[in-house]
Amino acid sequence: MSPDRQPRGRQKTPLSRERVIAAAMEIASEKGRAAATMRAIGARLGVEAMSLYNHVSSRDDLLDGMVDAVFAEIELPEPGAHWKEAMRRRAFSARAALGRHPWAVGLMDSRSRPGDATLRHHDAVLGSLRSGGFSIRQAAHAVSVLDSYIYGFVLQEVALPFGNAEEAGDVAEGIFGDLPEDRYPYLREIAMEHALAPGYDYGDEFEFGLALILDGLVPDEV
Amino acid sequence: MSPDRQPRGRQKTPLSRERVIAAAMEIASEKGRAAATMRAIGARLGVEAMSLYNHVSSRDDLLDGMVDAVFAEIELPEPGAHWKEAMRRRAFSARAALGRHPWAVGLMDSRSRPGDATLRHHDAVLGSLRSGGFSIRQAAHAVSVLDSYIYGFVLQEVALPFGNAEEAGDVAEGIFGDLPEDRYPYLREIAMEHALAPGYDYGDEFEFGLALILDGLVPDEV
DNA sequence: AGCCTAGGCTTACACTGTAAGCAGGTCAAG
DNA sequence: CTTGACCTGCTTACAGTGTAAGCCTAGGCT
Repeated sequence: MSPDRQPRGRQKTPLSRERVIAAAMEIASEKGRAAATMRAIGARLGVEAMSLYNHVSSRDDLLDGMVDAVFAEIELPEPGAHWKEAMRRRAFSARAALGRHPWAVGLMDSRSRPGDATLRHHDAVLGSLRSGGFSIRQAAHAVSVLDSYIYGFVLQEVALPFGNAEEAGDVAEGIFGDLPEDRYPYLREIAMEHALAPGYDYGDEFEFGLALILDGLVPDEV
Repeated sequence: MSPDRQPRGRQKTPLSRERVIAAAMEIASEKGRAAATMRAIGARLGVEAMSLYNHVSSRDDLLDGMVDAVFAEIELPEPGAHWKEAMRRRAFSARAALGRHPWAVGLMDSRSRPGDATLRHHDAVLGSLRSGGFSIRQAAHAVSVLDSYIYGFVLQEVALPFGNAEEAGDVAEGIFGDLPEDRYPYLREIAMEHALAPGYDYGDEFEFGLALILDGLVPDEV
């Protein structure tokens, strides 16, 4: 109606699939996955919700893109490296990437079409194992355990209803506070004498399980 | 308005938290997590959406209840059993329960307050390990690896965009179909020569990783 | 000059969770 | 028996969701 608004043309950096996905990731990181609505993403880009559909075919497509962007952040195993060291590094890198974008874990179970970064990632991991002497079958086994462990660990980490020791104390209080002493004795024990001890960080557990799994894996032909 | 409708009283089995949660679980299982809206749950129970709020304090509370109901289905370790066998059985039972309710995995990362069944479950698991000679610290390690593996495995299983071999073929076709032969060579290799081979079922991988982890765990005092 | 097209905008719709308030039934106390 | 305080379910209403359909305009083409 009013002619005094900004002319529409090309004078601002144009939208693109990448910019849309990046904006969505920012919002998800700042305010949670649920906050990344089409309208909110549009607002961040100074644009209406519907304009996003020129670059993303649906919200689902956008989510696919976000997950793929997270995979793109994971360090690929170096082709020459020993498989064990390569797997160790990639595990840490994956955990870090997923930790940086906690919303990604919850998205994974509903994504249907893997993106380019995701495929490249898995291909590189398989490549590292195959070059390290793993048979196809053993490589499949190895990928399955490792990925399960990594995703599951992050899933649990993200699901923890507290971020620091103080909050952990509050949560424990909330659970055990008004319960008879003899309910959940082992849970109580581990909370009081271990998890709530100063210096405890659940994240440190990652190392243990990873080492256990890596030591259990062996290529067939030695 | 019209007086000809059913009188409101106690003549039908009354609603209850359990019935609401059960109805929600049924709908989620049949039509997916997203289909379990308050209105749909109400409809299944022959009731309006708002009536559910007399038994559940919010949608979040309902989701908490659903997750807890899944945990309730997991077999608790028998007090007398050897820890290794107990952990093995519990792992299979957990995977089966989560497989029966695939929506549960995606819910776990956003639930904040564990329910009674969940707490009882974790307590029993810890108890089994402690009785088997694990120190507190080692028990914490063991639970962390095992749970990570189980949840992560199911997460991947659920995320697979196919349910049977035929669909798997379609998906592979969709990915590799219009791509140069040399893209993702290792992925291609494992798909063609392993995953698409007759008789392959990703679920079978579970056994391998579980055995690997269980063999890597050892109580401190032997 | 005229036209096409890409990328924005506007409007509209069906559907979500839930706040607020109402109505009929149950049950305990007077 | 009456009264009144719960319950429990119903109705209405609201803000917020994803997205289909169609419009408008600037830029680039012939």
